[in-house]
Amino acid sequence: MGEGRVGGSLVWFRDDLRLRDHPPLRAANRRGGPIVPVFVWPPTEDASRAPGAVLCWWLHHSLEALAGALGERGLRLILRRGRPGEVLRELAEATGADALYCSESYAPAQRAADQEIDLHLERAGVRVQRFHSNLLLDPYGVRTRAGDPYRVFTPFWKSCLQRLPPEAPSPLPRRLTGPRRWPASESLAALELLPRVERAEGLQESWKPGEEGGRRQLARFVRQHLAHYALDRDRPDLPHTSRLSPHLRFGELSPREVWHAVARRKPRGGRTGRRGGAAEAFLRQLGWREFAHHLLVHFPHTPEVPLRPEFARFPWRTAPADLRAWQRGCTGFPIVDAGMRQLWHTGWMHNRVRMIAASFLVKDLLLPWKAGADWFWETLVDADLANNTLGWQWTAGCGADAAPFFRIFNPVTQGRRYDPDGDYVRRWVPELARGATEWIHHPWDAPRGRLEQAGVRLGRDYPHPIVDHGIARERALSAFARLRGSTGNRPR
DNA sequence: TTTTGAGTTGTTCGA
DNA sequence: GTCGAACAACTCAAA
Repeated sequence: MGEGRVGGSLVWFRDDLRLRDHPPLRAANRRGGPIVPVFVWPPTEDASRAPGAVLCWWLHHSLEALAGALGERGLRLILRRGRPGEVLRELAEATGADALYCSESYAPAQRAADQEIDLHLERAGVRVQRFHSNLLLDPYGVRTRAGDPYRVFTPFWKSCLQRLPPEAPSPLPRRLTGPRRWPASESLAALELLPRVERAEGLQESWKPGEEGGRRQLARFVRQHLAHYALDRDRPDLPHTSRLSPHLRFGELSPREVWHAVARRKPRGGRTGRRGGAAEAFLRQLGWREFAHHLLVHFPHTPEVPLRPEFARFPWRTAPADLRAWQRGCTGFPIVDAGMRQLWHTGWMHNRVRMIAASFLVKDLLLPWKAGADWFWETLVDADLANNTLGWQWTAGCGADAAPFFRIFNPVTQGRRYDPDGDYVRRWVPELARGATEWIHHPWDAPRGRLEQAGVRLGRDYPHPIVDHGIARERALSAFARLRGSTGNRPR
């Protein structure tokens, strides 16, 4: 604590794998003294919450990129395996560091672990400082007048907007100083993140993990696609979504940085969409990300349990074969299957198709939303507990601001509306590639001869639909109606 | 405390 | 093909 020397700082990287606009790194750098950047790969305690293979693939490459970027500035990324509290304490002792800087986490299990880490380190004389690096606003700070957390998006976002825009992102630190002697580090290979994925080519073609990859994608989006965003973001056959989700998931981009890159871009004359234009539509999506984290923080049980308690009694089916057909993209509904196969091959699915596929699982198949959430968690390259939970509970109608129960997507109508030429289906369901556009979204209605000309025999080349949507819809409606009937509705 | 207005993303039916 | 209404009430947030 004396005036003479500043002790060293540990900068603990987790879901913030970047150097720009990185508050912990910035704080450590301001303080002066040597900086030791650390990444800790914890043992898996709960297999169901372990990151999926695709997430691990991304993490491997992102760590590689981060280590490279740090290396260019004379620092080393120290990789360790073990329980973070113990590893960090041991590293602090080994390097003489007396401060730890890191980002706040929001997943309930991690928050609990973080509290212990704080105690553990403070006892060892290490000061811990955390930052809300990966959100626009402190999720604990947004409250209704009554002091409660929000449960409805629109007022939540309105309240956020009063405190936005966020401050400008901080630039890349110019000088960084490391210790004279570096502590030992594991090799990246020793974390064994890679061998667990057997479809790396598809991923490699689709993504460039790391801060630079994220920045290039952000620039490309703003330059080429933002102008189309308001109108065409719902078209899975077109490339006008941002594809920033995995970069945000791993904190390779900060939401502040994304905000400013998008807001800077004034809509060019002429077509500014009726309601405020493309930038606003996109920033609103950042708002949903913000809202998801807000909900996770204030309702930490929601990854497991419906926010609306009556849904605990919902009569979900158990049907492993149907679940499997959905997972593999063999439901016989082309738009659903295309989405599920895109997910498997690239680790990503277009957002509109996520809604269609999710609605199909929950409402057409009456399978529990948690089963869908688990599959997305295992397969999505942008799997994020907050977003995944919000999305699935919204679809199932048991979450915040949830879709009304009678809103059941018709996979044929949705397919025709958002993939009007069938290009998306043709790309991901190649058995239908030679099919005519008029029945590409409902091949079971095609004349036998026409189907065979296109090389398709239902039940052999492509499955029969596993449910009749009309019947399934009625079944879902009555299940929801029974739930309502049994809850209340009693006269007061 | 009570009241009031509003609420991401749909579908179907009938005119 | 297009349009508007019905589908249900309920809960949230603010005045």
